[in-house]
This record gives sequence, C-alpha cells and structure tokens, in this order.
Amino acid sequence: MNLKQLAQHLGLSPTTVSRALGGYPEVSEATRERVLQAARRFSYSPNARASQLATGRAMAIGHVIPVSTRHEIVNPVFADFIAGAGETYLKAGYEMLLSIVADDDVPRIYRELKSRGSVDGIILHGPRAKDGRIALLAEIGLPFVVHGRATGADTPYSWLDVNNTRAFARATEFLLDLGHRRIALVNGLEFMDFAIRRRDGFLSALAARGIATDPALMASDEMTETRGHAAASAMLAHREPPTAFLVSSMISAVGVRRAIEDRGLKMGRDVSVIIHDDELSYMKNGEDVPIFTATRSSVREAGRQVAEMLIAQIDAPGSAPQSRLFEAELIIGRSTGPAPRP
Amino acid sequence: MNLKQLAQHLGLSPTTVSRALGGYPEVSEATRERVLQAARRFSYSPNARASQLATGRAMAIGHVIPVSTRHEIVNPVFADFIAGAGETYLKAGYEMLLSIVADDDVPRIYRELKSRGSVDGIILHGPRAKDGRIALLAEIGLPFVVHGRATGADTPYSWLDVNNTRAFARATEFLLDLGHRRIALVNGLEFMDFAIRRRDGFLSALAARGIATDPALMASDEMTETRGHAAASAMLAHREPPTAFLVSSMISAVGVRRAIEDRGLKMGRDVSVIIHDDELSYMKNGEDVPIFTATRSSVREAGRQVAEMLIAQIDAPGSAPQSRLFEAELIIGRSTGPAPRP
DNA sequence: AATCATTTCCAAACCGCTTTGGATTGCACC
DNA sequence: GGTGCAATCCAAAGCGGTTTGGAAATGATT
Repeated sequence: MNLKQLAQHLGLSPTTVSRALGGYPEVSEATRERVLQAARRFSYSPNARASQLATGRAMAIGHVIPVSTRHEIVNPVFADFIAGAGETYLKAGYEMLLSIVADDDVPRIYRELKSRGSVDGIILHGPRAKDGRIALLAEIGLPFVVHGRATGADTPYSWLDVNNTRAFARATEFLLDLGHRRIALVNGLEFMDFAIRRRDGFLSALAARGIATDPALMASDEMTETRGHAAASAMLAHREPPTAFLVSSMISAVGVRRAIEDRGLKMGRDVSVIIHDDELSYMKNGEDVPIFTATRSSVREAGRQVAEMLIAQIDAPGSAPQSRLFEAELIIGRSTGPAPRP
Repeated sequence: MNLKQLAQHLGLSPTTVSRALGGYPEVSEATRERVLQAARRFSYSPNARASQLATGRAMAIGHVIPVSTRHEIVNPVFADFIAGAGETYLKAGYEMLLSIVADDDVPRIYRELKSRGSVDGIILHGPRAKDGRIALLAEIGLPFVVHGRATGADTPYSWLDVNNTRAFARATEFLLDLGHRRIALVNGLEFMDFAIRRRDGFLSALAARGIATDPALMASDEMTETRGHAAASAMLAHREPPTAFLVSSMISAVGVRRAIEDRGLKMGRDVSVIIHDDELSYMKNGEDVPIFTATRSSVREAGRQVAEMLIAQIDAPGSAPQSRLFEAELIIGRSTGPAPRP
C-alpha cells in the first residue's frame, strides 16, 4: 500500500493524504481523521526512501566505529552508549546507521555518507588528541557531535564529555588521604583523549601533594581484561610495588583484580583499587554495595544526550556549537582501604 | 554534484553515465574510462536514497535489538557480533541499520521496516524457545536469518548456531572424567534457546553416567557479573557445595570467580570452572594459556557468516532456508583440575 | 446579490537515480 | 548502394513521496 493507492481508496488526492498524515493545517479535521483511520487500517507507513528523497533529509544518524586492523578490539562501552542513543532516536523518529570501518577508511566513509546522503549527522566516537576527524567533518559540512573531546583541535565543535581530569584527580586525592603513596595508573591507550585527561588529573593531584611519580607505575594500553592483568602483574612484581591502583575501566580492573589475587593478595585490604565505572549494563559495579570504589558516570545517559544534541544541531543548522560536561560521582566501594603499614 | 550535473559536464546523458558507472556493457570502454575519471575527480557517489527508490532495494540490513524494560541489559556479545557482520556489509556494499527497541514494540518495528522499505532483510538476535518473531517475519515477508535457533518454531527458517548441546555435554563429561560429581550450571535466562540447549547437554551427560541432578546447583539468570556472583555465592554456601561450575558466559564467570575467591578458595584447585567463550575482543580468555577451560566459538565469525547468509538469501529470493552449525572447541585452561578429595 | 477572505482540496513539478524502448551511427557483407 | 547487425548513446517514464501554486467551495460582509 502506497500513498497513491491510499488516496485512491479514500477518494482524495495524494497531496491531501500526505498533508493529513503530516499534520498540516490545510485539511479539515474530519478528513484528517478519515485519513488517519484508513492509514491505520491498512497499516500504511510512507516509504522512507521516497520521503527522504523528497525532503532531502535522511532521518538517520551515522555512527562510524573505527577498528584498527591490528587490534580488532570492539570498545566494550560502545554497546551501552548505542543503547542510550537508540532510545533518543526512537523517540525522535531517527534511524541509526552503523559502520564498522578500518581506521584508514574513515575519511572516505565520511565523504560517502555525506555525498550519498545516507545520514544527516554523525556521532564521533573515541576522539584522540588532535583528532583529524573533527576538521574533516567540519570541512565536509556534516553535522556532528563528539562523545569526548579532542585536546588541540582548532575548529570549534560540539561535544559531551565526562570531566575526566577532575574525576581522576579526586580519586587520586582519595587514595592519598588513605595514606597511599605508591599509586599506579592503569590507563587506556595513550593517544586517546580521555586517557590523557585522566593522566593529567592523576599527575596534578600527586604533584599538589609533592609526591614523585614513577613511570614504572603508569601503564597505557588497550582496556581489556588481559592487558589490565599484564600491566598490574608487572607492577606488582616491582621491588617497590604499588599499594593502590587507579584503573580506567571496569574491564581492565577485572584483570587487575586477577593479578592481585594471583599474588595471594586481597583487594581492599592489601591493595586498593579505584576504577572508572561507565555503568555498563552487563558489568554492573555490584548490586548494593559497590565492588569497586569508583568514579562513576553513565555512558548510556551520555549516549542519550549526545544524540539529543546532534538532533538539535541538525534541526537548527548554523547554530553555535554546544557542549556538556558530566561530573563523575566518587562512590565508595569495597576495593579501597587505608594503605598497609610498610 | 549529482548525476545530471556530472553528465552535463561530460557532455553525456545521465543514462550513459549511470550505465558507465554501473558497469553495464552498453557503453564503450573509452567513455566508461572518461566517466570514471570524472566521477573520481569530483568524488561523485550516487545518492543512496534515489538509487534505492529507483531499484526498490534498500541495500541495508536491519538489526533489531529487543531491550526488555525491566532488565535494560545490553547483550555483551552483541558488540562483537556486530563487528563481524559489519565486515561483511562493508565488503558487500550494505549498510547496517540498528534499532534498539522495547520488547513489545518489536512486531510494530518489523512491520515498519518492511513497509517503509528501510531494509532488505533482518538479523534476528537472541531467539527464545518458540520465538514468535520467526512466524511474524515469515508472514511479513521480510528475509531474515536467525543467530541461534528457536526450538519449536514451525516454519522453516535460516539460522546459524553453535552446537550448544554438544558443547556443554562435552564440557560436563570432561568434568566427570576429572572426578567431579557435584557440578553446577550457571546458565543464561531459562527462556533463551541457547540456555535450553546447554542445559540439555549438561543434563544428558550427567544422566549418561547415572549422576543425579540437584536443582540447587542449576541457576538461570541474566548473564552479568553480578548475577554470576550471586548464583555461585548461593551454591557455594550450600551444605554440599559444588566442586565444579559450568558457566554460560565469560562475563558471568568473572562473577563466579569472584564468589570463589570471596570464600578463600582457589579456582582450578578447589573449584573447577568451564565457561563458554565467545572470543569477545575486550574479554579474551587469556593471551597464551587460557584463563578458563572453555568451549570456544567465535561470535565475530558468526556475525560475518550470518550476514553472508542473509545477503545470499536476499540475492536469491525464494531459495530454500540454509543453516550452519558451528562446533565449539573444547580448550583446556587453568581453571580446571581433578576433583578435590572429600 | 456581489465581493472578498477562508477553508479545503488538487494538479503538477520535483527530489536523483535506474531502466525501458528506441534512435543513431558505423561497419561488414552481398 | 542497400541491407543487416552490433555498438553506442539518449529521451522519457517510472520509483513514492513532498511541496508549490492555484482552483473550487464555503461563509462572512456589505
């Protein structure tokens, strides 16, 4: 059933039917009601391709996920972020287009999405320091919002981020207050913007108390269980091992905990751990008392709001870039305690 | 730049340009080359909406992810499955449309995807016993492939699944061979098809050796860390605790391990654990020696192949349903050992 | 009753591509 | 030179909507 057939059935012109369904004021309430009922009865919905062609709007948002061929790691927070964004899209009538793309192909894909008219805007995931994608999207003229930020990007742009610096500074201070002096940082890949900010927060908190930093206690790597385990194992084998860990992700922290237990130590007593908790739905930080002391911020909520920001931007082209900064909560769990006496 | 403009620039008709780009034989090689060069120079790509409208094919595959409002759990294997499917789509020139949808809305969304012409086919995720979605999609006339199977579905349909029954039977036998007699099953939600099959494999292996089953040692729940922890904790507190666990997911197993260690026990010595390992990229089962003994099958490869099957089906409408059954490997890791003497 | 503003509807153009059904040209062949 | 055939190219008709620019009907006003 298409517009023409529906119109014919009603004895109306396609124009009128289209307007009735579109909520335009040029049709009487009586005929609008008739049209709506018929549409419902035949479960008619307008062909998306046709209306997109006619209006020039794709009613779709692109999520381009770069996958480097070497690592092949799918970002574990991605699923929850998408779930949040998906809620917003459903409400707003947008579709979500997902492209998993090799790093090098990203520019080409961006251009294609634009010239093929497949999407009205793009969500930029996993920004890096001086991320070239921002200038690229600005040049192409595709609306976008960054989940995170990119230190050193020249062009102004819209973003939503967690205050990573503050979160990790607070977490570090909390550990210092508990008497810890050898604090390790198990961070994400060093070129990721969030990792840079977390390290800055960590370092500035240490510096504020005059604590020297030890490069041997700072790791940057993919945030997987095995990499977390490897980093923590190496540090714990150090002749002056850390008494506390600051870990950038719940997933890595599982590996850190495994490393701690491998050595017969007990988390929360012998070694303290603070993580950043994205509130992953399949990896909740405990059900009542948190397993880990954590800086917490919902990535799902971030997904919802990033999507809202992008839609607002698409609806009001030419508007000034917006930004939102989430403050992470510091929640106390069972993984931290006073530094053990030497 | 659109077709007409490009054609005008070349002094050709849109028809010829379209055919040159489409690889049709009705144009001379010389003009084809000219057209291709011009297209490249202006980085022209045809408007997707327009060609989809003209051809009647969306060149897109829908992934509809049902989210029950109560649980709000995003399936953790989903990200890797998608990554695999995405590879196939990229090669075949398809786009991936993702809809996160409340359980109840699934039928409506299916119908809309069909009537709006948004997709050419659908991947069905997380099938349940007697899953109504299969009959629904058949009725609607939307090509689909199921990732998994649905016991008790009447209509024939295409699917790709792991041999869950066999995998869990083998794992159970392996534990029995090690002398374990009190074996617990920490499974997924009981209405999920894969969970049913895994339980069947588990039960039949026990029955084959004449081992009685204890309902207290069988849990079915969401496959999250916290639920895994809760189930294992309860079982370990039993007056006759299990000496071995069979766990349906790597994520739950993290919780099971935590429960074991909470009680001061050591995995692999005091308690054995076998998991099903989907080879999640962010949760690898160790880097050299596996952490867990496991039944292993790559969900990413499943994603690749399910997508291939669906595209093949779309290309050859009316062809008979296809199916593929993956056999899981049984790989030995550090989490299993002989049953401790009582 | 004539005038005019509103209300309600419609014909037709358009979005950018694909594809059908020729038209034209070039060439070999008798 | 006329015929037949293949090789090239093109005009125009869709695909299924939206939107512009009226036209017709209705009602209010004088």
